[in-house]
This record gives sequence, C-alpha cells and structure tokens, in this order.
Amino acid sequence: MRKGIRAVLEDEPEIERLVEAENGEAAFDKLNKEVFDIALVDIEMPKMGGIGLLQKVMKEKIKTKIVFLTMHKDKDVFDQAMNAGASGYLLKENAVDDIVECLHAVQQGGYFISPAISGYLVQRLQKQAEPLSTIPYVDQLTNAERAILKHIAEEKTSQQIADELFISPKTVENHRNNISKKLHLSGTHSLLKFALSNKDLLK
Amino acid sequence: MRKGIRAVLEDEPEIERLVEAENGEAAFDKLNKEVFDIALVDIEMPKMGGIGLLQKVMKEKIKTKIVFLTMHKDKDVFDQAMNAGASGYLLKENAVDDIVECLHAVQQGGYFISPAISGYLVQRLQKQAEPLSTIPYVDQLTNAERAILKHIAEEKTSQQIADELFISPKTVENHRNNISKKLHLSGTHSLLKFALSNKDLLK
DNA sequence: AATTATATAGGTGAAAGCACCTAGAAGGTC
DNA sequence: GACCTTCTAGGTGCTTTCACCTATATAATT
Repeated sequence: MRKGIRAVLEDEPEIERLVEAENGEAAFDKLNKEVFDIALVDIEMPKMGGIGLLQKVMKEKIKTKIVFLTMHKDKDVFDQAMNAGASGYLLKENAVDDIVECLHAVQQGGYFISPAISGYLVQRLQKQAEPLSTIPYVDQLTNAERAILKHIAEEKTSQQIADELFISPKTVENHRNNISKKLHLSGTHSLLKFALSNKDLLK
Repeated sequence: MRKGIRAVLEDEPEIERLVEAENGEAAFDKLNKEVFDIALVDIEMPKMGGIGLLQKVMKEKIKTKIVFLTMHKDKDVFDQAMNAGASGYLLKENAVDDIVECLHAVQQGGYFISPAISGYLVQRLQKQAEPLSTIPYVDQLTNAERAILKHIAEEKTSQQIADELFISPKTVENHRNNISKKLHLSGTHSLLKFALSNKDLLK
C-alpha cells in the first residue's frame, strides 16, 4: 500500500520532500522537529494511533495538516477524526486514485473526504436540521402563540414582547401558559428552555 | 456529457431501465407518473432547474432519490441542494469516474458527495463546533463555577443543583452571580440563556 | 342561535432567578 | 502576618415566570 502511494507521489513535481515514519511516535518526533505541510497518517498506526497523533499535533499547535488513511468505513472513527480536526479522510480503496486531488485540496486549506464516507457528514448535518414540524404538538399552536414563541426564543421577557406587540404583558403571559399547555411543558422556565433549545427551528 | 454517462450506465447490469428527459418539467412528469429509484439531475437544467425539481419531488412525497450533477463548485448552490434534501452531489469533472459508486451508495440509502465539495460540509460542521475557549471570559471561571454552569446548561434549577452537589442552594446562587459577573451577563435569566445557547460547547 | 376557538386582559400565589450585600473557612502568595 | 482567591452560606428586595383562575370581544363553525 505504502509503496503504491509513494510511487504516485514521487511522480508529482509539486512535492518537494517525502519523508516516512514507522509509527506514531516516530511521526510525531519528525513533525515536531521540522515543518511539513501535510502528514498522511494511517489511522490504525502502531504506537499512539492516528487520532492520538492528531490530538498531540493540535495540542502543540503544529501547523501540519493531517490527512487520514483507513481501510474501515467506521462512522465513530470518522467522527472522532473530524472532531479532532482532520483535514482529510481517505479510504485506502480510493487512495491511489484520489490522493493527488486530496493533497491539492488540503494544501489550499480545504478538506477532502472520500465520497463513500461523506454520507456520514450529511447525516450529521441533517440531524441538526430537523424541521420544526417534527416537534410534537407544535402544529397545534395558533399564529399569535407562534409569534410569542419566536420572541421568547429571541431571549425577550414577557414585558419586552408586550411592548413590541403593543399588547398587555398579561396577554403575553396567557399565551405563554397556553403554549406550555399545548406543548405539554411544565416546570420552571420550561418554555424558555424549550424556545432556546429549538431556537434554530423557530426561524 | 450525457452520452458519456449513458455509456457508462448502460454497461451496468444492475440498472434495469434508463430514461431521459429534456428539461425539468418533463422530468417531473415522468417522476410523477412512474416510480424510479434514482434521478440524475443537472442542476442547471432548463425549466424549473434542478433544485426546483427536488423541492417539487419532496413536496409531492415522491420517493425517487435525487442526485445532482453540476459543473460549478458553488457553495451556496450546494447548500441549497443539501438543505432541500439531495442524496448526491456530483461534479461533472468526476462524474464518469464516480457515477457508479454514487448510484450504489444512494441506492442503499446513503449519500454521495464529490470530494472536492465535501469540504463545504466540514466547514458547516466546524462552524457549529467552535470550542468553548473561544467564548470570552470563560477561562476566568473557577472549577466550581464551571461545574455549576454545566448543570445550568442541563436545565436544572439552583435547588436541583444544590441537591446533587450536596451544597446549599444559596451557594449555587452565589456561584451564579459570580459567573454572571465574570461573563459580563446581566438581566433576567441571562445566565440560563447563555448556558443553553452554548449547551453543546459545555460538554 | 348556539358553540367553539382565538386574542385580549386581569387576579392571585408560588417558585425561581437576579443584584447586591455580609461573612467564615481553607488555601496559596507576597 | 497581611492579602487574595475560592468555596461555602445566609439576608433582602425585586423581577420574571409559572399555574390556575375569570372574563370580554370577535370570528368562524355547526
């Protein structure tokens, strides 16, 4: 595997130097002593492992970008890697084909994710973008109640909302109560908590 | 372009039928009359456009998955497409190489994003994952204060926090006050609002 | 005509949080 | 020893929210 990648990279004129390391610790030593643009790291690496190396690199504020190579399409590993700050995530099955494009993208400050993995990213985004309508009972709210809810999500007090809508603070209070009942919320500041938790969804 | 892709797809034994449409409206008519697994759509399509087609497909609850083809690496267009519910986003430059893999992934309920585009997804995720340390003044908090703040973010009252930590509710109140001062927060429930807004960052 | 839903407004009492105080105990620093 | 910070605990007064009431005007529905 390493030989195949090395062969491809040696053909690239833009690559000035090509250095290899046997394991995680040896790799970190080299990254710590000398400045490299990009490190291509096997995630299942002996001693420290790829993600451990990345965490050390981030901690020491070494500017070298880390691109991971892996055989497995494990979602958890991928999540860990991206959370830790990886710049690229390449499946070995695609590596030889995509490596040059990947290094270009990363060199220019971008990211490169093997397409077979990119679905995980989409899922993570869509989880956060669930529509308001999926929250139970929200569809039972009237227009006035919805309007009040939006203002609550904007961190306004009942008094402030009343001033803005030219209605009595008592009316706002009543709407709050009705909203709480419709959403089956109870307890102290539960409505405020709900509104803030679903801030993004309230547009 | 279309001929190249057609040639590749005709070689695939798993593809039972291959139907083409001249523009967005014609495509929607066909998707509406007959059930297809996947539609490969040029985003810059005459009449309606690719994203318009996707929105209509979603609205009518047609189960056909939509994969977009495009020449441009425009971030806004990509965002629109993914928000609308696209299953795939293929750059034309990679299309012939990746199309088969793409269709396989989508057919199995997954997603496929051209790697040159996948960086946009990472950026969107990282925007939401900004570290807690970037919030001003947070580093001035003591350990006890940080602990209290986490509990507040978990939507607990001072009384509840006091019970869990075996301290007086008044102590919790005092910590709240000190936290508010250190974070330069003031006003009603400002601390609760802060804690909830930064919930994810408080781990 | 009667009913229902909605928006409006008010009352009361309780719980929670905020702001501003004091103060003791324990720890480290100069 | 004097000083500072942190954690602890309490007091007082105020605002906000909550929960549970009543009540009127209006519009839509039956």
